[in-house]
Amino acid sequence: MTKISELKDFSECSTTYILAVNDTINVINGKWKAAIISSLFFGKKRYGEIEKDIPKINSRMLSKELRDLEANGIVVRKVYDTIPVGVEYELTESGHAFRKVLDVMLEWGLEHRKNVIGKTI
Amino acid sequence: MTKISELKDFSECSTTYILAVNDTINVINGKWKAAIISSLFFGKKRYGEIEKDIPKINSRMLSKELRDLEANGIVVRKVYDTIPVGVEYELTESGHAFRKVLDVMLEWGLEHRKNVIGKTI
DNA sequence: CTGAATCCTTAATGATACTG
DNA sequence: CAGTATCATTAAGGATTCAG
Repeated sequence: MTKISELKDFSECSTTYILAVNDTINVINGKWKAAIISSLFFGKKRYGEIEKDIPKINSRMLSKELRDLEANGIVVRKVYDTIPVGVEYELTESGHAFRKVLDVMLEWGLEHRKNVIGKTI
Repeated sequence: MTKISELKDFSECSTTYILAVNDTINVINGKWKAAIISSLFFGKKRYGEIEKDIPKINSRMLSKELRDLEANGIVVRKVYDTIPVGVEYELTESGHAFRKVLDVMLEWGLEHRKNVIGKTI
């Protein structure tokens, strides 16, 4: 099953469906993950570069979110034994594939924004 | 702009991009909204029917989430002046269009699950 | 049947200071 | 440079009770 339309009713929403959708939701939950992933679409980056991309994030949140994303197999962390130490973050294959999710979210968000503004103003 | 690949780097992530993606994230944030929307894909339902579809939700959360979804233009609430009062919830056009977001989330989630299991077991 | 009201617990985020 | 530690604040969620 790869589409909701393949189900007859909600009672058929199998564990698989719920688990897979929740996996995806958990990847982006929180205030910053979508921004961090988006930042890394444009190539591997160092901690400080991501921090500059997302000005209002603080270091505690950035390192926590990066750890989450690493644990979830979305980014990989590479440490270079230089002085001072250099660290680079890069998307995994799954991380890059997440682009299609964000693309659809963007498309739906734009359309929805148009609908709502059309109906409330 | 309707795709991330139309940007050269993250600094071009315009307000439009951020706002639209956040609109979408906010629609499903929280523990229950994806399930509620999915339940309504299969037609308009009454409060109690949704409650039965999602066994572990409690009434405070269900009515709160439904109010959120209504305020965001995802569902409409229709009251029938019967005794006892009947209420039906139904997806708006935007709500139905959200199917494509969930479809991509499902597809990515399944693929990701395969990747991660393949690499950790 | 469809919720609203209240209280409580836990999770998420923020601010600030500090370190190898 | 790339974080960690600590404390404070806010948001999310759960349990229970009650009402039109």
